[in-house]
Amino acid sequence: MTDQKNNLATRERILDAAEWLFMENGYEATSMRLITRAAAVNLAAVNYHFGSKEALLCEVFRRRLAWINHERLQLLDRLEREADGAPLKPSQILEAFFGTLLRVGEDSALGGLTFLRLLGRTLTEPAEFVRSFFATEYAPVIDRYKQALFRALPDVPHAEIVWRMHFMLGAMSYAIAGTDVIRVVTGHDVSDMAGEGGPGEDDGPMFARRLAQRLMPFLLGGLRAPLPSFAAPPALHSQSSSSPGGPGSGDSIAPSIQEIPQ
Amino acid sequence: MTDQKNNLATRERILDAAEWLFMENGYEATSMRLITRAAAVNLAAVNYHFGSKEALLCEVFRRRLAWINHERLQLLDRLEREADGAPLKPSQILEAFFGTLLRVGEDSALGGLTFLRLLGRTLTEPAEFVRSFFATEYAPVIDRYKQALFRALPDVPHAEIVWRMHFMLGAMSYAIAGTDVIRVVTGHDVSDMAGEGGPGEDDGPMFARRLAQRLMPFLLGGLRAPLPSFAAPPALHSQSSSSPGGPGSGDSIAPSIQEIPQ
DNA sequence: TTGACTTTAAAACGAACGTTTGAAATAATT
DNA sequence: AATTATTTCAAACGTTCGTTTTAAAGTCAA
Repeated sequence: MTDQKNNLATRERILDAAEWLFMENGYEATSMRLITRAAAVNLAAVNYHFGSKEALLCEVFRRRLAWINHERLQLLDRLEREADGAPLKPSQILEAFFGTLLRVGEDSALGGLTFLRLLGRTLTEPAEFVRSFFATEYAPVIDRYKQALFRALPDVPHAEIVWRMHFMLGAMSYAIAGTDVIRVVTGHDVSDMAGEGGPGEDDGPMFARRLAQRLMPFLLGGLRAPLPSFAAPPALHSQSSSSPGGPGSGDSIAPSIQEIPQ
Repeated sequence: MTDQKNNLATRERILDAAEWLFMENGYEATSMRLITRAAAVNLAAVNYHFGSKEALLCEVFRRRLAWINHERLQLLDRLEREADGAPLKPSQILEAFFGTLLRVGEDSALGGLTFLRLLGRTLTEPAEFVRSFFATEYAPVIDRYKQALFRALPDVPHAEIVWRMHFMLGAMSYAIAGTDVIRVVTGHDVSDMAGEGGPGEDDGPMFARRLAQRLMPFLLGGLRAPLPSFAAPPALHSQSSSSPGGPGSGDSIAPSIQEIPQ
């Protein structure tokens, strides 16, 4: 029988080591020998316990996502039960979906920042087995939340909501992945930041907490933004758009948005 | 002397093939033999013309980013000249930065969707040489736009602006990368979309055009969203937040945001 | 303790990797 | 035409890859 005394420790040690190394180097650049050496197990252990390197990656994600997505569904269930038929508020839906994930970053028992970063980076992985894995793993959750947003925003075209879900997923994944592009954004002169805690400051649970506090208003603002006007290439505007030789393209967006800084 | 008659064709053929294959498979999963076979050149040609596989990837990006970032700086220069000392509108800044990039997706001579997707996927690449390359390549542009946003939003803390720049970059990169996670979001039932052009519909320049029209309002909405309240864990609220056993964490965001669907 | 499993271990498998080599072919210069 | 420089080519370099194999060690029920 599998998963007994020490075997479980072996499996978990492999998963932990793989989780960290996949996050640090990416899937392709992480070798089996690197993983098994970090986990202090034999090279053949991965193939024995998981079957292949691909299956290992999937198990690394399944271990965390099972709880996360179950929690997401359960939370939405409860919210809708409490709402008693009325549509939910968009902020409640976003909080349930993104808040659940971001809370993982605060708890190292759930994977912590390591898993969050791994997730953010792997979501853009082109490998076919990765994409189909995420597709089936996320399908029911995404669908439930999509329906909830449709009900919450009855006047917004469904296609528009789907697009914005995609944008929100992207903002979160990217923020979570926390590559060093952010170091570029932050800039080398910390003088601007005045110690207020810009991105990439610490790695603890506080980072995830602060990230959630900053990200959620941004996502809500994006979700509730005015719809784009799809009028035919409108009367020319003041500003620029001097694309190399391209047709006037960009400025069909601005008109419908009034400028209210902050 | 380098870059003469046919040699230039060889270099360009390699760059084109690499651009597409890196986009399709990722950097690590794309071998030199795959690239040179697709470019119909000898295996040694890459090392002869570029020095190494890493240098090839950098050149693939430099070829496109040089124009893009130059255009971005020039556009901002002109906007500020026309504004005559007054701070720019956020929408102008975003249009200059993101619009320039998205216009690349409409023009196959500038790389088209292939380059956009490659860029989006590579920005989360963990490899050190990739990150430092992007850091130095993007540094001056990001800094100029950062300063412009500081002036455009004088009442918003600088740290908050930097965070939101990061979120906007993420939303764009992810949307651009266009992995199949979007297929999950869209769902298998196209009935919801009513033919209105949901994500992942076509691959032509129209895709980039439509993406820009949808993305820009989202980004502006996120950038101008109400600031998060950093008050100490506030008086408890109505809703949920039943984290597994965790401390009350998530709901310090919602209070400051009024619910105005759409 | 015997016997049937399960897990670890060391070694090797063939394949594919990025890169280098040195000679042949091509182009440019004198 | 002779000579120099540049580019292409086939072949091989040594390494590392994911996986398999075969045997030893460990575990547990009878």
